[in-house]
Amino acid sequence: MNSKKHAADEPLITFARFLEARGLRMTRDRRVIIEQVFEVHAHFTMDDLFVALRLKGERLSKTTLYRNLPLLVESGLIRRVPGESSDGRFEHVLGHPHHDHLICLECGREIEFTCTDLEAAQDNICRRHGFHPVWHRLGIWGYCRRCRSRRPATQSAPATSCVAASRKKER
Amino acid sequence: MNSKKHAADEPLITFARFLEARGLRMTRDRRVIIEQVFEVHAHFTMDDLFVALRLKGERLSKTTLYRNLPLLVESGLIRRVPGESSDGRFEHVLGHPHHDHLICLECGREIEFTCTDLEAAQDNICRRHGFHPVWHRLGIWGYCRRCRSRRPATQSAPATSCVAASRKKER
DNA sequence: TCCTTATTGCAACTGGTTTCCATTACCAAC
DNA sequence: GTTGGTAATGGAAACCAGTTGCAATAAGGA
Repeated sequence: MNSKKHAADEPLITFARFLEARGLRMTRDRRVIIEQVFEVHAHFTMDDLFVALRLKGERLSKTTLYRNLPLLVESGLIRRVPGESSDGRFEHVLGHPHHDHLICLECGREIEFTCTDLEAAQDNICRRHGFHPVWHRLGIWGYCRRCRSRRPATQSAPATSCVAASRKKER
Repeated sequence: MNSKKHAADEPLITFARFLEARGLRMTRDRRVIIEQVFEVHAHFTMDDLFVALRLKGERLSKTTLYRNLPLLVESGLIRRVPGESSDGRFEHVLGHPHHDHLICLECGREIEFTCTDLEAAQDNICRRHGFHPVWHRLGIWGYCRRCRSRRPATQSAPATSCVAASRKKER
């Protein structure tokens, strides 16, 4: 068990350092949390994490998660996912360098992408405003190829219907 | 009272149409809500709105607000303000057609902008993915000119410190 | 090993939001 | 103007994610 190399090894060290600097302790529970967080390459909620840990047989309480995730955020290992209706969602930072999303209003699928043109345009804007960007998030809502071919009518949905349609997604 | 021209006249008509299309009714309460929402050109919370109405002597219940604001969102007249920690905030849309945001992690100020290069790049991506975009949202978090000049250290803040700084803003 | 202090789990609590249900208002047909 | 069907409303209760208090436990330096 100790011999297996985990994706969590690096974050573990980072976090240990962070804790030490604040006079906090690296506990078993914290190790377990980090392992889980870095094992999964996806957004997660407090509850997702809780359930995943339970399924593994770990019995940490939710309180412990609620107390420790903010520390992980502070340490820079994870971040809250900003944006409408992604409240309470987290993602880890390491090995998840950057991505934006296309979100289908019909099937809910999220397509990740990156685009250098986009980044360039953003840099321009920031420069123009004397703004030092640290992190950004772009979401484009619409209809994916699959859904469009199934239901061509949605191809030219007006803006208002978009707002209405997106409602479905509010948790 | 009837003769006074309100900024809310146009949204009122839009909303009336929206309601009609769904077999819903334009009530006194709904009129009052719209008037208030379009009188104030700023983000507001459910509670802000409630208090403002009470101060005016209107006695709608919170329940009514909680039931009607989602309708206003659906109708496209207002929207939820996206972004970390602006959960539960709304803004009206009219005269506010499209904008993305630069959000300062230090002072919380939001700078609105639009950029055609950005839109073009987005269109490209969508085309590449066979995705029909309907609506998008971009937020860039970082440090604004004002805060940077006050505290030059943040100019090249690493990702971790940025996340840490943003924590302060969690209500 | 001991001792101090951080950490944890449970349960109680909080604040924002939603639901339930009885009452009231709207509005179209008579 | 009256009536009847249906939507809208208010207040209280329920709900839920997240937080806090407190007693028991565990970490880790002396």
